[in-house]
Amino acid sequence: MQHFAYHSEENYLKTLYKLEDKKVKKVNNTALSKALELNPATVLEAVRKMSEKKLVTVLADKTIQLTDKGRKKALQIVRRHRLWEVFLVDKLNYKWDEVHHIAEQLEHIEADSLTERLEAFLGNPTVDPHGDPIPDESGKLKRIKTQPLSEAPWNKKLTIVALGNSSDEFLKYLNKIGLSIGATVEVAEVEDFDKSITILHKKSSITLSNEAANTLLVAL
Amino acid sequence: MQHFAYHSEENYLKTLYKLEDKKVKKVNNTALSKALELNPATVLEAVRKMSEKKLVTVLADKTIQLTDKGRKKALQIVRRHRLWEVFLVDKLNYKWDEVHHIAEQLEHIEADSLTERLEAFLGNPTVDPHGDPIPDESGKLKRIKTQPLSEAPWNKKLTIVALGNSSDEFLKYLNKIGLSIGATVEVAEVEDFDKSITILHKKSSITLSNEAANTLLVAL
DNA sequence: ACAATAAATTTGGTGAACCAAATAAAATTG
DNA sequence: CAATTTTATTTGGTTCACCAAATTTATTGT
Ligand SMILES: [Mn+2]
Ligand SMILES: [Mn+2]
Ligand SMILES: [Mn+2]
Ligand SMILES: [Mn+2]
Repeated sequence: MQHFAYHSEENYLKTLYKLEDKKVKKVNNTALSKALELNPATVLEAVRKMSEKKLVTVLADKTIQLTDKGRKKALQIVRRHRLWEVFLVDKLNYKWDEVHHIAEQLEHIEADSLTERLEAFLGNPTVDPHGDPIPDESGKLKRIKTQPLSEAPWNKKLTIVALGNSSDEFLKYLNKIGLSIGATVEVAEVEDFDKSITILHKKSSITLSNEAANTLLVAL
Repeated sequence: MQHFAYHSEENYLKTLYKLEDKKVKKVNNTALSKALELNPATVLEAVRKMSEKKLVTVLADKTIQLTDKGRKKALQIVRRHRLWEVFLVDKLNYKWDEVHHIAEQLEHIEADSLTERLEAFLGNPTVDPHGDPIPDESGKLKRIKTQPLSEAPWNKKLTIVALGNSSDEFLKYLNKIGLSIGATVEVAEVEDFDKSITILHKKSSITLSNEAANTLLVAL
């Protein structure tokens, strides 16, 4: 009996899913290695093993794709990750930019019943603290219809419901300027020169770069 | 960066602590190997490494002892284990005989703040679902004064506050006969022949072997 | 087409954590 | 105390997950 837990396969699958979700067209060994920050030789070996286990398929052009079986496993991990994030924020009062690395560990806890009980305990949340949808038990997830704030109509109440990316830096930036999931904002002005926009939020106005406005997703 | 987590050292320390707590006098390599269900060669190597790190001391007679540093680490794991057990039982409605193996995994999650926040969220419990005390942040634990039910006075209301051992079999047995931590019982009769005892619990009488009565600990 | 570049793959290592089997040392017992 | 048994230790493996440095096999730009 080993006293350490193998998490690597789960992380490979999760990363493949993330890339697929980001609509990266051709996920080859190089792309996957970079995403995982691992040596290509390491990843190649792992992909071979997962291929043996029918978790991924390697196409003729070397593209690595999740099989249905692999995607299901990946979504299981994503589900656990997001549910734990909800737990950490809602129950333990962590801030949304503090929970990711803890959830990275918690997502690997194996116990069939745990995820389901946790979900019920949390009141069956549908999205995590970053606005990302939580897959259901079978791995299905309902994508919320969103629109980048940069493309949203002017002078109209908008609700921030998700983020194009949940990087630490971006979360910290949002914390600083006082924006979070659920915030109501209104586009006041778009600067023609650099596409930066000025929004109204709680009676104060905030100017956002086009990049930031692109990454903030509002309900559609 | 490795995608798997090393838990082995924590498990060695925890097991050493458990043996120490059970007052096993001479914990040698054989004893530790048996407790961990690992090959003696494996354990010997691990003990050497922990000795290098000043977590354990190997006495002249080959007895393996925790150093203060080692015991502190061990108690940290015990603390996490017991707090997670409380979480699983109190918040996720697990039964007390279902939580151990899940807590075995959760106890290894590393995040300074997590344990403290969890403790606060649970309302600063002092004992786990099996009546075992939860060490505080610094590793101190207040032992509850207890007495085996087999030695308790007759015809007196007694409260079961802990168990001499929390093995799966014993917990399942207690579930079956309807006893748990917090139960109020009264010794009605002790059979001279085999020291089996008959107790009253919620208006029904239960007969327990001496072994069982020895393992049930009541408040003193 | 062909040289330059990039991607895939192979080869040879590493460290952590485990094991079985052999040997050495210590303790026990008749 | 000598024989037996137990315990400790050594030696030689294994698997997993990783890496660096070739090498081979595309791909691409001219
Ligand atoms: Mn996350
Ligand atoms: Mn998230
Ligand atoms: Mn336990
Ligand atoms: Mn316990």
